[in-house]
Amino acid sequence: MNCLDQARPLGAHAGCSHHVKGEDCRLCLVRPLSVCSALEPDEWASIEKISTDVRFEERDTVVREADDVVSLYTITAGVVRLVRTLHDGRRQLTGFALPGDFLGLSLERTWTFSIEAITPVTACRFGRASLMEYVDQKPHFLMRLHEMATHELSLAQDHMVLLGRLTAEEKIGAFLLELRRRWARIEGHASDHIPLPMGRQDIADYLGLTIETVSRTINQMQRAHHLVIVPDGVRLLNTAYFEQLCP
Amino acid sequence: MNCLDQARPLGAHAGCSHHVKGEDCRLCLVRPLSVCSALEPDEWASIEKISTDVRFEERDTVVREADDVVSLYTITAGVVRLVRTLHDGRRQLTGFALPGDFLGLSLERTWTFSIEAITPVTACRFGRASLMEYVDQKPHFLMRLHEMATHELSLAQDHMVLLGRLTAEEKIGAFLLELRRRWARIEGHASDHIPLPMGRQDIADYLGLTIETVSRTINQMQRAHHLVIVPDGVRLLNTAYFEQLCP
DNA sequence: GGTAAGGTTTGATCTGTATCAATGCGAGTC
DNA sequence: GACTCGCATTGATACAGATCAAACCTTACC
Repeated sequence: MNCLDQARPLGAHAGCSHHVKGEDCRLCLVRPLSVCSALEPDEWASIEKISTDVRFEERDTVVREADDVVSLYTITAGVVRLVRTLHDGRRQLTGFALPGDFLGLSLERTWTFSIEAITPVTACRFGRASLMEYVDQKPHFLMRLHEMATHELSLAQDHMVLLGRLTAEEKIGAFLLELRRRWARIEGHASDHIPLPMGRQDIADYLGLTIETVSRTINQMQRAHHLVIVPDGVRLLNTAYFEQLCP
Repeated sequence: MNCLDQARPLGAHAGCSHHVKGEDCRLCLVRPLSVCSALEPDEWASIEKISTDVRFEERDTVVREADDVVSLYTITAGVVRLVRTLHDGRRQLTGFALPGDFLGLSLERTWTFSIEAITPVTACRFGRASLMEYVDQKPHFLMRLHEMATHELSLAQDHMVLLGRLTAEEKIGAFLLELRRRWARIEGHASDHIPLPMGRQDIADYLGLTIETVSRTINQMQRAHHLVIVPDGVRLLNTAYFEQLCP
């Protein structure tokens, strides 16, 4: 039985996830981008054995900060946000995870951030214990995890520079170029059309700004003909402007 | 021959490093804190074979951003700063490395930040190629590297919250508590006396502030009797104040 | 079509931190 | 002791971005 066949209430409640029949790794569209790129074709069956496909609806919470890590995920479609919240409600997004991204690199016992679906999401779920066992048997898989973790670390350092030292205009510019690069990797070709599935508040919480400043800055860029705002995101008109803004 | 025995000019030139005779891993003071804590006593000889002790003077540059990674380091004494610089001179420190900290977690080809000695520093140096080989032979050593990398990632996310969402006062408070915790781990016991070997400008570049704001904030805390400024750092007087500032 | 709800944009004003400009102070040197 | 050099501190002022407040879409639903 496949839950996808059923009608489901919109805005499903937090934490809801639905198993779908384990998909065939041979057909996986994000494999080359994902942690599984470390595996040879003859290893696909072994990883398939410890994975399940799951689905989350828009606004679902996938995991909550401080929860025990039960499962780890590779996003196969859709976008999630990684959220840290302060006691008084201030939020900082530490990132957005796109198709191919792995959640749970740390192999630690508890989550240090919440994961919330921004769009409908499908993901490949691994039990923590089975994956730990798998890692023990396959050092090259651990090496791939480590490579992904240190790449994340390098991106985190980029983001520290952004948060600590860039102006609002530079932050927005760097954000758009980052997303363009990431979508290009996923789609296999660059495009000046940049989908922005996240809302303005999420962009603000990612860049350390307020929603008003994000809105004003993007609209100023539109008035200056550097980009146009389209229903699902933006389209860059003047790439040179963005590239000299964030050299 | 041991370079340490020789008189050396102060403020040695950038990049200068001096081999000292390979020290005995059995005597290593930072081993329990370092990547080597993953090794059993019978493995100490094998890691000693691929390591050399080196020394850097205050203000030496250990590695430069974008340089090829030739060696990796464990700090055994002293403090270094990790620096990212923008084309126009704006700086963001992504961290300070203290005794026990490992530099070069990523195993990538080039450095993504500069490393500069803040105090005289001794470090244990590993050739990149030999360490890669070592890692291939010892999966538990790779696991330890990965554990350290993901711990760094979690700290980087903490720092993103600090940079994006905390006020100047909260940033200084969080910084002092972070250093207190790290010195406590190194010294084996907590103390309200917090050495600050880095200058005000380094603190500012770490916290995304200016030197004036750092100075003003620390002096305001002194006037409010939350701490006293001592020659080599600060002493916390009112721990409760700091703890409720950064809950 | 009406209207409610959630997000976005725009305007007016405020403020925390940056910037600009001295001054202070300790360590090293002549 | 006097001078210099490299920070650190302090004060006056400016401004980028926050805050407060309202208007303006969309989309969904009756």
